[in-house]
Amino acid sequence: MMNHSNARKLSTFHGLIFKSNLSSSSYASQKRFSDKKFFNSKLEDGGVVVERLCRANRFGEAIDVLCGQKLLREAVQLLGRAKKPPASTYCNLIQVCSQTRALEEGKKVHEHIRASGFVPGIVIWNRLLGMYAKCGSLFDARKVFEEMPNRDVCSWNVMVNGYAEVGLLEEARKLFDEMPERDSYSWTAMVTGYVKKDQPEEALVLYSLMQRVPNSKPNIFTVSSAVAAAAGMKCIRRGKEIHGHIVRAGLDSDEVLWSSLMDMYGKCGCIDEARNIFDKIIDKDVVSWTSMIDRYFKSSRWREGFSLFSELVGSCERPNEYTFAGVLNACADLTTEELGKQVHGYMTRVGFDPYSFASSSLVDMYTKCGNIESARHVVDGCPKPDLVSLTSLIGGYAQNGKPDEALKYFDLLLKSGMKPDHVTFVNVLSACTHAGLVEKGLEFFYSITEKHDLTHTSDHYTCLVDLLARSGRFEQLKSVISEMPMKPSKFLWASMLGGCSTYGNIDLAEEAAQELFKIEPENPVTYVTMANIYAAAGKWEEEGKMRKRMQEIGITKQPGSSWTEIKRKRHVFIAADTSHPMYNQIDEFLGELREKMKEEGYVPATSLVLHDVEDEQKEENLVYHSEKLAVAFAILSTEEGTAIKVFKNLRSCVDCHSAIKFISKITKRKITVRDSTRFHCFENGQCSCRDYW
DNA sequence: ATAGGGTTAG
Repeated sequence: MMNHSNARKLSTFHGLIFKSNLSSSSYASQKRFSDKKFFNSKLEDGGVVVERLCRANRFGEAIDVLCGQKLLREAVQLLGRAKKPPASTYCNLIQVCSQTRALEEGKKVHEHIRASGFVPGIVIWNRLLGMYAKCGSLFDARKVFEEMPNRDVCSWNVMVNGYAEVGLLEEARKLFDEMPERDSYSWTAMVTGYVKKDQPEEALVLYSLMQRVPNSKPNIFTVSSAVAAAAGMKCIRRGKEIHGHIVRAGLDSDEVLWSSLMDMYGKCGCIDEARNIFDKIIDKDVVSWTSMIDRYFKSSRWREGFSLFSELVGSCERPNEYTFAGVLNACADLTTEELGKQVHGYMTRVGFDPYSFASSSLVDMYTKCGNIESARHVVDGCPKPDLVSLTSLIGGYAQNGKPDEALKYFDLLLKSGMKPDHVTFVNVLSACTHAGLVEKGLEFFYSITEKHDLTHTSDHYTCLVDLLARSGRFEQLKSVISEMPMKPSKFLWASMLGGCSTYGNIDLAEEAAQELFKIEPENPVTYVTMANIYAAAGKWEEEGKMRKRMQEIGITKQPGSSWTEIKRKRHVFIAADTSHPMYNQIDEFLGELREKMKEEGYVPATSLVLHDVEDEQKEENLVYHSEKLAVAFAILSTEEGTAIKVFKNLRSCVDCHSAIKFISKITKRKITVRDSTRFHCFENGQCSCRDYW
């Protein structure tokens, strides 16, 4: 989540990105090359050749032609008519099966080899092994490995690598220890396996070990994995050490290796070091660009990230789905919809793969920016929206308090044969919570284990507690907590505290707060919420104690900040902050609004402010809450009737919520406010949350 | 004629 200081640093990078000319047609036409027409015309020419070869009983060569065109199924069909194809034909066939991960076809080829009485040499055996390993069928690979007449180092390597690749590290290690001789490849396979399985320490132990063994000098692949291991440990010391090996061994002329070094420095938080390496790479490819851009974003250096993306767009390298995903995620984090839309436009012009990650990032960007219609549009326009896109959209509808829409897309997800995962259920449950559909929510909660073959996660329990707490079902909530199979998380206690605050349940609130004080004593939200609960109940003494305790520990309430985007510029407001250039106008406008609101029946919720201040002063404090400032500013800065959007870092307060309802009616504006938990859509004096949040 | 490394969400 974005905080206000990040928001401040931003403001005017929009526009700078797409200034450069978009000469993107080459990329689009390149894409179109792979379409059906092109493919079919190739088949026609080849088809004539294949037909002729078949008529001459030259099936082996016909199969080779089909293999060349990756027409695997046809090739395997022909194999049935070829009695004794040459070894090279088998070799080609297995290769294509391997490349396209076609296990079914691969098995047919293997069967044919067995039936024809052909005696494979070691190379064919190894390729068969490799084919099964590539297809992830280690069971079949192992069978081949056991029955082959002799094995060379490559056979062992393929097995070790195969096991390591699918994460069966113990099995890989057993073979690795057993094998008669090990070369660089064997060591690399193990090192890489450990890195992939998130065991960087093990990886580096092996890496050090191999350097003392003859015949196993690290090569670019090994060091590249070692660098990734250091990155995974975020250990700059080891990283620099390996960087040293690389330079000393003269391996530092490989572009991919540069790129992994850059990634390592970036992940260790040395962004400037990473940039240095990036600048030294002569042939930068998309991966190095994307990696650098993303590093900037991950360390909140938004401006530098966007400006590098802009440079990429202007260069001759083309961004790919990874790049788009990264940039869109940044737009989503910053809730900068205008910029996100520009990126979307650019993607459409250069042609992006609608089946890729980029699609789901688009959905997420629009959802987080509060434009659920556009998010839906992306999903509806996608030939086959994936699980992440649908889950994102469901979450969006949940946050907008639209359970019907959320559940509609959940149905769609099930009907298209996808398996929902635990995140999907978090969003489905949240849809029920935000709409107060308690029974339905409970039903979904139980269906997770009973119907969908998943286990309940800590997140699911948090959702359940949220569902029950927001609807005031505290008895049921207590029994859920006492019976749940894992330790309640801080999020669960925070949900419970939130519900207690709504219903003024002081006893349970204290219980939740006790737990939170243990887990995260430094979080001001707990103290403030407790103080507010006491204040609302008129328990001034307890309230004072709570505030004093905060002072003693030395923590302060996180300042509320709200922001809004006007004409591609972000304006950030902090409570009672008068530094905005239009502050006087905003103040005056809020004054006018307040009079009109009172005529319509608005009563300031003064109990929310410190009790030792006079009533009039309390009212003053409320007026300058950041979201009121942002709303007033947005109205002043846009044409009459324009819908406005405001984002807030904390949960919306009761007074602002009620005030904005009046403001929407008086000014005839549609006002969307996204607080830390959901979207509130105000129109004509009503809020989409129906005061349930 | 046989294996392998770097960037990606909800």
